[in-house]
Amino acid sequence: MRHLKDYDFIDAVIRAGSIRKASEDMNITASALNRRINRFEEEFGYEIFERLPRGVRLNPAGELLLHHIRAHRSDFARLKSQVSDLSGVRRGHVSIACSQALLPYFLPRAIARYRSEHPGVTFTVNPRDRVAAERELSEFASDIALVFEPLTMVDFEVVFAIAQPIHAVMRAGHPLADQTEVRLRDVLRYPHVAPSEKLAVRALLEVAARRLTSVDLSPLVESESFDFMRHYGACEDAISFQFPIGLDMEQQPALVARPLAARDVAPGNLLLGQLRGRTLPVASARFLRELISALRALSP
Amino acid sequence: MRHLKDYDFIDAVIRAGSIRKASEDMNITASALNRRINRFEEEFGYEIFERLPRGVRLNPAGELLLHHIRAHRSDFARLKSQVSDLSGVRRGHVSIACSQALLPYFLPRAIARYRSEHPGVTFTVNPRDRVAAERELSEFASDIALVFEPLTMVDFEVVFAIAQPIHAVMRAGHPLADQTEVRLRDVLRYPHVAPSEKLAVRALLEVAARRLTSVDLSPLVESESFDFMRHYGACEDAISFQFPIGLDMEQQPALVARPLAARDVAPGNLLLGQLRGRTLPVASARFLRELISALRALSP
DNA sequence: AAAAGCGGTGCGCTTGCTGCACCACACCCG
DNA sequence: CGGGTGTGGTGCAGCAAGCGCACCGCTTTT
Repeated sequence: MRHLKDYDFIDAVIRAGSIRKASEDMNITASALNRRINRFEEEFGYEIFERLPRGVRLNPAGELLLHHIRAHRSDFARLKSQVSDLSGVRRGHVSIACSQALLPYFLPRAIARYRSEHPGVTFTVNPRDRVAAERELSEFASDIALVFEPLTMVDFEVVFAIAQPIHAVMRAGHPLADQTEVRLRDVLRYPHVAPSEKLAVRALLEVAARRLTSVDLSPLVESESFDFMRHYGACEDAISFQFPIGLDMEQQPALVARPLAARDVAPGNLLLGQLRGRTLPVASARFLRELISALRALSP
Repeated sequence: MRHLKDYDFIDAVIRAGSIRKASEDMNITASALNRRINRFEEEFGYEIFERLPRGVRLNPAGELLLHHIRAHRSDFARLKSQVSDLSGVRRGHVSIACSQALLPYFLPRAIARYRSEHPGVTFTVNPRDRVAAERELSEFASDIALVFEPLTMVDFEVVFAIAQPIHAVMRAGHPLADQTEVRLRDVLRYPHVAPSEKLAVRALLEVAARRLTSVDLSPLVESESFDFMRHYGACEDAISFQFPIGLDMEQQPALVARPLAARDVAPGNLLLGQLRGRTLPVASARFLRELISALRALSP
């Protein structure tokens, strides 16, 4: 859109960090871009960039403007999706930031089910840790977040919440496999792998393990990737940990998953959320409702 | 701002109802304006106007666009106010739609107190009935509404609420003046004046009077203006009705105000609100907080 | 001291927007 | 029924805004 050109150019300069670099990205001369920036600042009434020897950087006023630009772009996209919606087209794009546990089963199935009814809607799904997911929401880079135990919650508006007890995953013949639920101290006596610190499973395990005296959380292998840890379980007889929404045990007859006793380890809270106060595009809003009913079907 | 020109032109066409009339308002040729509109529709991908023999009218897509334009303009004003705020200027404008009862004492005092600390902030205060106030919020024509008993509440986000029992205002020597509270049936036996149907006081009185059998609500004089009714009380010995926030009895020693018994007439709810989900400009947001504390000081 | 990178500027040139005149059409009213 | 008046739309010529090019002054790097 023509009238958003200034916003686009400003955004490009912010990303590139210098007018000259941005001018190459936008296929325009540095001088022309420079003049557009200067003219905008003049009309706006305030400088938005600090001029540095090696480029430009946003000043506080520019930070506010940047947020306005992002919000307006998202608003405009929502407007177009609303308009195409009332002409019956059912198009749109939904971008989701989620915890890893949602990647293998839950989200693919939910999205496929939704797309079977609305083939015009496209999706972006990115695994993000709790901090990154919240940041993406506030930068309008993602419409929806579905993460375990988000931290700050200032811009995160919870739409639906569901508790998920951590499960210990082991081979079917493991000594603990015949119990319906397992105690943390028993599990930690066996070789185990664990996710890295920034993941919610690890944080919950750490809190719980600190209450134990006889045993420690001492993983053989640490990883940010649950995918990797699942495959590692096939190579060495070690217990791994995962939320049940990330498991589909029928597909893996050689493994069993047993919940950790609730009195040992607090369950993880899976929170579905969006940017506080934001009105989502129609496609995203509708898919959000689908997610809520899918999650509600999971909870007892 | 240059990049908002298209929005301004579109808004002008909407207001004028025809491209030619709008072109005069905007000091541009009709042909140029026509081309701008056509170009915008082409880039936007959808028509936004219905072409009629006597002019143009918005289609549903245009209605959505109009709301986007209004929202964006308000957002941009908020951005500028935030920016000037961080450069320490403390400027801004606050527009308020309110019930009449707030006009004589409450709002003038609150605004004067606020302006004594922030002289750069200007105000618009307009009396509006409940329906009009809600409409102004959703059209971004007012930032804040302070009204009794709003009706639909779909776009009205309540920020603070306070109950106000209706008071009967009479001359000091009136037969009912020695009671601490008065019964509705007693009041209605005396000559009385009442506001017109669209005002909250009247609506509450009607509901209460319908429960009575012996007496009726039969005002000698009806008016939309409480100001008029107050002055009328000086000419004829009649009882009038008003919320206490609109009264300052110390200034009128010849009159007394007595609350109607709560078991006879439900108190009016004075609701302070804004457009649902909207982020107000800094000046408005700050004044809103002042209003909340002023109202809280009133409530027992 | 030279080179490289940065933002800013003067100057022709092209592109795109404007204004004018005019068209086709619908409605109103005598 | 037929002209008058209003509407949105269009072809064309002129003009202003924005562009690319070359260059400047500055700081940092080498």
